[in-house]
Amino acid sequence: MQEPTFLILTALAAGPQHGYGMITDVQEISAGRVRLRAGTLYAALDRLQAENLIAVDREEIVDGRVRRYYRLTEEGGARLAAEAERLRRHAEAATARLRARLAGGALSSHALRNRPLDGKTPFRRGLAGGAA
Amino acid sequence: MQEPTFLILTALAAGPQHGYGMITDVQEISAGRVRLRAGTLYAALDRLQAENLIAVDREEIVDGRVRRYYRLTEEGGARLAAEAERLRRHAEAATARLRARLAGGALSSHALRNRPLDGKTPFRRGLAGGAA
DNA sequence: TTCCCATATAAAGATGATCGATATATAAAG
DNA sequence: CTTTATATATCGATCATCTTTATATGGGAA
Repeated sequence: MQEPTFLILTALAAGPQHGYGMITDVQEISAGRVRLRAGTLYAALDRLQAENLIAVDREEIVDGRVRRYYRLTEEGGARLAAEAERLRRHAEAATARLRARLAGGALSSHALRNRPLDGKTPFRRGLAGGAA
Repeated sequence: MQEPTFLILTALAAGPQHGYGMITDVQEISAGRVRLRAGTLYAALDRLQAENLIAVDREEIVDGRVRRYYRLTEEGGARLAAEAERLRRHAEAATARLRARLAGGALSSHALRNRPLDGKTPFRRGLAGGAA
């Protein structure tokens, strides 16, 4: 599941919301980092509905326009929980490795014996050794 | 950044590795949940190299074949750290909202007044109210 | 020999995101 | 009154990335 999709489900986890509200909500959730576009949102809503992760909660007419509220389905809630847990684990794995790296741990095995190239080496893919 | 890309960087955070090794490493990191395909991996390696997030560390010839080791660049390490933090926050936001939801908090405002539709309601997009 | 494993590459197809444009009702500004 | 802004939903083209599938190769196993 990609980020926008995840954030849409997260927005709905707080209770039913309509499209425009989600756009602003997602911006808050992500501390302003993710700006959901209308095109992205409504396409995603269709997809999520087809996957039965969200459903139309109700519709209101405001100023003559439809305002459609969506909500998480049970399946959607479960899915979001699973995704959140997956993200948490991935983030944890990455930070653990980064910490070990800074502590010099990751460099103990071979990296210390073989100094890294400095990126200046000219390099043609597929023609490395010319072996055989 | 998508999941496979993130996991590739995470694999490299533990020290330089070659393609095939990353495939198995990613499987471990994700507890068997993510199986990186060769096509995904090598395309991603090219991309990440072009973005200067990884670099070729060295090459070895094993059994007549090239075994190319990649490593994280400094930029790549910083990027991975930033991404991990982003994931952590997103996961946190989602679980917080899910918790509030289970506690009934999210349902207090309008959802209790307006019972959700049960999904059986026939629904034609764009023809909702017919207002105006 | 034939098959599998480790390893790298390439190309086609699918999915989902982005960007940009369109539409409409109300309200505010000129 | 006309223009512009705001809130809201929809559509289409394009792009980025992932998946699937196929190909190549050397060594070891059946």
